Amino acid sequence: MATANHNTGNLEQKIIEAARETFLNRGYSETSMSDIAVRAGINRPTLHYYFRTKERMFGAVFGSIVGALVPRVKDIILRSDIPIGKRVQLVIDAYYEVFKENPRLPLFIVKEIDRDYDNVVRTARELGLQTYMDSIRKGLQDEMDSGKLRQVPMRYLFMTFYSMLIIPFATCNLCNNLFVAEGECFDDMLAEWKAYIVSAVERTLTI
Amino acid sequence: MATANHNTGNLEQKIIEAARETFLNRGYSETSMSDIAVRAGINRPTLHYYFRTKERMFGAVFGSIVGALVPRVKDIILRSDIPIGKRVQLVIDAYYEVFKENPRLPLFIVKEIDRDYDNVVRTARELGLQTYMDSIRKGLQDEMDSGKLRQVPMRYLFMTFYSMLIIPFATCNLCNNLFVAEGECFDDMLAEWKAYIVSAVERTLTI
DNA sequence: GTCTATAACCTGATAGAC
DNA sequence: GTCTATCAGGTTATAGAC
Repeated sequence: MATANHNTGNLEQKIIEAARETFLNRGYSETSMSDIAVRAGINRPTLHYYFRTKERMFGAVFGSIVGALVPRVKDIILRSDIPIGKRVQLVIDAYYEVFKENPRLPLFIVKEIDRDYDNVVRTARELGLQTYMDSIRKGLQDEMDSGKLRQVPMRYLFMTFYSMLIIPFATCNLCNNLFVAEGECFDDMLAEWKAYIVSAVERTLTI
Repeated sequence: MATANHNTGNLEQKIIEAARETFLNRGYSETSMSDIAVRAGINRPTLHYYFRTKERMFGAVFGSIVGALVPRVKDIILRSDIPIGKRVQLVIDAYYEVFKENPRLPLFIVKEIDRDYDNVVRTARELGLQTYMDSIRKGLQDEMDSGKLRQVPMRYLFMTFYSMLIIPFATCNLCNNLFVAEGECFDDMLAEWKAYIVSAVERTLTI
């Protein structure tokens, strides 16, 4: 049994968790080391003991924040037994699940792409995102070549998909205010919108 | 003729211009009063003389930043002699023109919607944005009711349109890296994408 | 109206006691 | 390994000379 004072690795995990939540909710620039320290229930110097600088601290958690997305989506995309159309729908479901747990994740990523794009690229490489993208690309291209799907430039398919997926979450204040009807809540609208994305992508791919 | 030392209103305009550009390019949180002072060629205290706080300074220029969008779009939307489908296309052209001059404007607005939504609402009210939205909404609804256009929920039309319009600009680093082919530049891709948006919206409205 | 000087505070980061 | 004390530098903001 460990002594009460020394919680080796335990506190580090606590700090990481506090940093993860604070950075995710406020973004890098709006987060101070004090914010994280308060959330972790310790003081700033201890933070610097574990992660020397703010930038290192951020680096330590950024991967795990973005990484929350990957496993769920990965499992679906690699299921080549499922037709690609159905897979696209399942991918949206997976993203939606994660974003409902972490509604601020989409805006967080968009801001980071702007703030420190090199780190985003590095993280994407570590997570092996290229593999998944290639897999989707290949799956779609095969069905396009065999005539099952309409020939659509791959990049515009991706851009359409991610545009429609991200914007309602990234601008939820505005969307909630402008586009949620009376007697309806934001989640109701989001659910309808999900179906709309699927139908839009399907229409693009089949007509 | 005014004396050389006293440039009443002149310096204020210079400060506003410096603030406009700095806030637009770096966002609120990443901009300091020093940054603006340097850009305006004066020192900080003078900034505070004209606009007591950073928040007030921002408020003074936010309207003019967003307002750059309104007049061009407004003129098009109110042209009820032009069929709404054509008007949508012209609106995209207008947005594109502004965004090519100010590529960081879309992300700036998205970030502000998150940071201080109340100010966004206030500004939108001052600019009379409701009028333009209602005008578009009415124009579309008329043509839907008369059978010229397919019945599509208005909100999803707006969300599709703005999603596809904003994301390539807001994530230009990523899009440039992932989606620009060899021997092509970002602007080439953007131009193709514009045509794609128009066709996507048309397809949504006519099939 | 614009400057110098400075207040009051917060930031990230380090040294050193325990 | 975690704390107190402290640093240098940057932040917004104000007081007061000119």
